[in-house]
Amino acid sequence: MNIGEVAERSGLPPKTIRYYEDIGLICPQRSENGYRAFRETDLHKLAFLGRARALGFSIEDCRTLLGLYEDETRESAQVKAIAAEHLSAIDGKIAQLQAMRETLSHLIDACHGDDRPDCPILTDLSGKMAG
Amino acid sequence: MNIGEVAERSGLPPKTIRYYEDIGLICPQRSENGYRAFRETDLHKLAFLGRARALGFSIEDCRTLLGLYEDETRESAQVKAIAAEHLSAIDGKIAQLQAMRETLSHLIDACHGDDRPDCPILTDLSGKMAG
DNA sequence: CCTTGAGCCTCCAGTCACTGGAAGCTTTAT
DNA sequence: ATAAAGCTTCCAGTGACTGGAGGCTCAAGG
Repeated sequence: MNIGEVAERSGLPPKTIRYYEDIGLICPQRSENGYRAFRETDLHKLAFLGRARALGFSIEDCRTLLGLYEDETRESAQVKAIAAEHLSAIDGKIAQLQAMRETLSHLIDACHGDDRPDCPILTDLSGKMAG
Repeated sequence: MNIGEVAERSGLPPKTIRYYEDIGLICPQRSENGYRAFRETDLHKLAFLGRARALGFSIEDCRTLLGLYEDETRESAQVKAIAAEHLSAIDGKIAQLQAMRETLSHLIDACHGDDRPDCPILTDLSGKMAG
């Protein structure tokens, strides 16, 4: 398989696939013409990576997960620990975004949004200590 | 004021303040010794930037907001539009993270997390089409 | 056989918003 | 006089790609 077909079947762009080879996540063989020659196992790994990335795992987590996937002596606790830590990072981000969302939506509600210059959003950002 | 005092009073690290000057968000004067000489207005701007960044606005949004803040002929609708667009971007991110969270927490619940190798998390990532 | 276009290759630079560190000058305290 | 702290500039790195230049290979059409 050439990179184009692998890109289509894995859903990852060719650029990303080359990048994953660069950083050592996959190691496709080469044809005589210098083209990458992907096997089914490479495709499988790339699909794995695509799904892990879609769940928000970092590249380094993906590397570890792929290693565990290929290690028959793994303990599921190792996998679960990585996933649990990632989940808690996600929860942290959600909380942070929701806090922003809260403040921001209050400010937006308070702003009349017309052609006059006075604006509670700017007033808040400028550090007023309002009553 | 030297940069250290401004850093303390604005809550921004000196590195960040220098960076903001680099990209033209602030323009402090200089003392004879080459040190940046901040005035109250610079501090005020930096605090504004700090709060806008804390709400997740991009640097370019911050630049625009600061411009509007200093423009007495602004229309509050301009500010509101920027904030509303940002709010909708935040909502998008929250939705994406919550979708990840959903999938991930199901997988974590399904994984026994002991010393045995079989793991539903890896099975899912490997692309099983389960029944 | 030649050409055209698609597909592949490598390498470099840019993204975003900083952050770390090196090398060197100035000020302050002892 | 000296040492420490604080300031300066400049360069490089972060994460995970992405865009583009310049050039090679391959398949199809005339």
